[in-house]
Amino acid sequence: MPQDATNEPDGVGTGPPVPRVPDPPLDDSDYRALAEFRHALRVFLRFSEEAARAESLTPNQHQLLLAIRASPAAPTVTELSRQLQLRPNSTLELLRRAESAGLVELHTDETDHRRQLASITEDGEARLERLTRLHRDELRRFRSQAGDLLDSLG
Amino acid sequence: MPQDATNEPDGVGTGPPVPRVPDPPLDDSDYRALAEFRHALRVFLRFSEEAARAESLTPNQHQLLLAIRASPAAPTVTELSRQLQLRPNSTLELLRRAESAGLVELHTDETDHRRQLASITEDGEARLERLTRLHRDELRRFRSQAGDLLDSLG
DNA sequence: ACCATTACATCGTAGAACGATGTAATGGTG
DNA sequence: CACCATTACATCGTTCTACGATGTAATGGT
Repeated sequence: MPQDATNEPDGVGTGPPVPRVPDPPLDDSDYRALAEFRHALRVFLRFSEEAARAESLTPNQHQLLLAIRASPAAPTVTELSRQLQLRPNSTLELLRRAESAGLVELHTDETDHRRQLASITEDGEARLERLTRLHRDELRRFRSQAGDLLDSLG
Repeated sequence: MPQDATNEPDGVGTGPPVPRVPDPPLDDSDYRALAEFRHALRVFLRFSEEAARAESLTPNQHQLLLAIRASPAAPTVTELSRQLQLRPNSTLELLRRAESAGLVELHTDETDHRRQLASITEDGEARLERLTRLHRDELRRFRSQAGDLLDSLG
């Protein structure tokens, strides 16, 4: 009994790569702005990765903790898949590794035995808090850079 | 003769994960805003990945093409490493794969035989242009979402 | 000429996301 | 309340790529 026929991540937008081609021409300055935006993004992500690593976390473990912590109730694997834009099986594997690392706990939902509810451990939350503090400044920096660059794209 | 003692990516900031811990407390709304920002970012990156794949490119090949196209002159491997925040050897491997795919060309710099200068092929540029057009709308969307979310962080 | 430095080259490895596939639990339907 | 489509997770093998470690050629200063 196959089920997840496509195994696509439950996306927010349904079909992104529609090949409709808008008109406006692209000049060098457009490419430069785009490239600078991507560079700023990569610098931010590098920072985030190094910060996570300093807490002995992988970048995705960090994101996982954040997603769980920000959730109003203990989220299911499927909900986390949406948030993290990963396939459900990948999310589960990520959860298992995080569980082994003592960062999260998984419990079967009592009212629906198909579901696994994820919660964050004390240790996981402590690491997340430190990471989050470190991210605030860097995010401010990214915000101003990226904002300017994207504005220059019209 | 070892040389690249650290093999670190020539970063913009020198030492990101300094464990100074700023004061302000974090509440649920901070975590929610952060998580939503990350979600918006992941949706954007997913979009970008799918768009690249629709042009038979990997996400990094797309970024590579953009970096070369945006460069005022044919960039070296080291310069691209900076832009893409990758280790030089990873950048070279990325370039070689892109070269095999007919997207870029590599030529030894005539004035400095250590350097390899990267240029984009006609086909590479055509694919990049289509991709870039597709990205404009999505970037606008991301800009407004991310802007609001980051503003709510103070 | 000498040597430190720069810039690329090669290779083996590991980690993780994925596709394919399978199984258990649920819920609507007649 | 049997039936079956759907939902939700589980498992496994594969693949792809960024990386560390290491090496070599070219350059530039003294």
